[in-house]
Amino acid sequence: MAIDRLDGRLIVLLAREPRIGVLEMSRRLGVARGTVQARLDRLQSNGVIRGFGPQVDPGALGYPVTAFATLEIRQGQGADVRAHLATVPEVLELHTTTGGGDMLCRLVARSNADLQRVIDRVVGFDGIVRASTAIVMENPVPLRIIPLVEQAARDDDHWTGRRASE
Amino acid sequence: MAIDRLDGRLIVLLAREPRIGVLEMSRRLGVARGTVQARLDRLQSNGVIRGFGPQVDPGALGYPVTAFATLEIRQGQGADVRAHLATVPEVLELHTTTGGGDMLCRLVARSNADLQRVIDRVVGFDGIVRASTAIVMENPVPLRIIPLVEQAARDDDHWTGRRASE
DNA sequence: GGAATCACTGGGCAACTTGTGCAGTGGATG
DNA sequence: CATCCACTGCACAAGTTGCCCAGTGATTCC
Repeated sequence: MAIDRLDGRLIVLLAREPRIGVLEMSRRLGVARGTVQARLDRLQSNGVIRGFGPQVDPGALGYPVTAFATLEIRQGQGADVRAHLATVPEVLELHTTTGGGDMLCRLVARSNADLQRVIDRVVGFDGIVRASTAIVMENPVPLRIIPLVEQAARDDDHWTGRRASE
Repeated sequence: MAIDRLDGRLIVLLAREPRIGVLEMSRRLGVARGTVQARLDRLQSNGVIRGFGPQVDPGALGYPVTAFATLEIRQGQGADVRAHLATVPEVLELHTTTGGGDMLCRLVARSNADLQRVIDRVVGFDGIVRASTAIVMENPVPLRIIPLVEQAARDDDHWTGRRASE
């Protein structure tokens, strides 16, 4: 479950230069190719690395506007609302949360005007009582994982000295 | 900027089976290898595809708790707060927004108790006036892009006529 | 009309990488 | 002490990549 330093370096390396192969990684990390291969397999099979899908920029696709919408759901309608939102392509992710709202979703749109259309489509569903939207202006910290990986690798070291078990 | 059907199919294929090579893609898509290579290059150089970094699951790293925090910032302290938050590994992303709060950030933590530590660290900074946190319980729609890509590819067709094969 | 441009095809070639297997080493475990 | 396991280092066949080229049809420019 936890990762050690080599795992951490591997992930960071992979994050920085995703297209390099196993052989090149082994050279950079100073370990045998088989080791890298085994580590990678393990990281993927225990779910630390989910995959290597292309990171697509919605802006470049023509959807430069991002917003977060907090939704309030009528009791017992949760499943229907989830199913509804899953059918809207502009809904990039959806969470159910504690606190004021019941759900939080990330939306994109072609323009601020288009955002209205998206929100109408999102909210135009019976189970949704209220929605409040926050439009994203800037994104000072884009979705990242490297600092966390480095911390996780350090922490593991702290406890065990090196290798990860499982 | 816009993508056509072949681009769309390429991205979807890549999203579903990220480890396949250019040659295999050309076979699946029924086009020449050089075409796939040229398309991929174009998609990357115009920013539609940002990269192929590994998708790391914070849960598997030992951070199973996700939360969203809405922050209210003291006027004129925005830059300082951004810099502060960027140093916290548990801050996975940060947006400045319109609406009630001034910023919205995604956090992870090792446990609900640990979340308190993270929030304290996030909020323990002078420019932050108030924070309200929503803990994620479920994630019915994980971050996705395929439906949007498919819509964008369809829309492009609508305007330009079908360039790509069936 | 005619020329130039462009995306795509299909082929070839050398260099490289991958998947796989295997023997050997050293540290940890019981 | 015997065992297990991660790791190394080597080897080989098969496959892939990067890069080249000539040819074709469609579109655009002069």
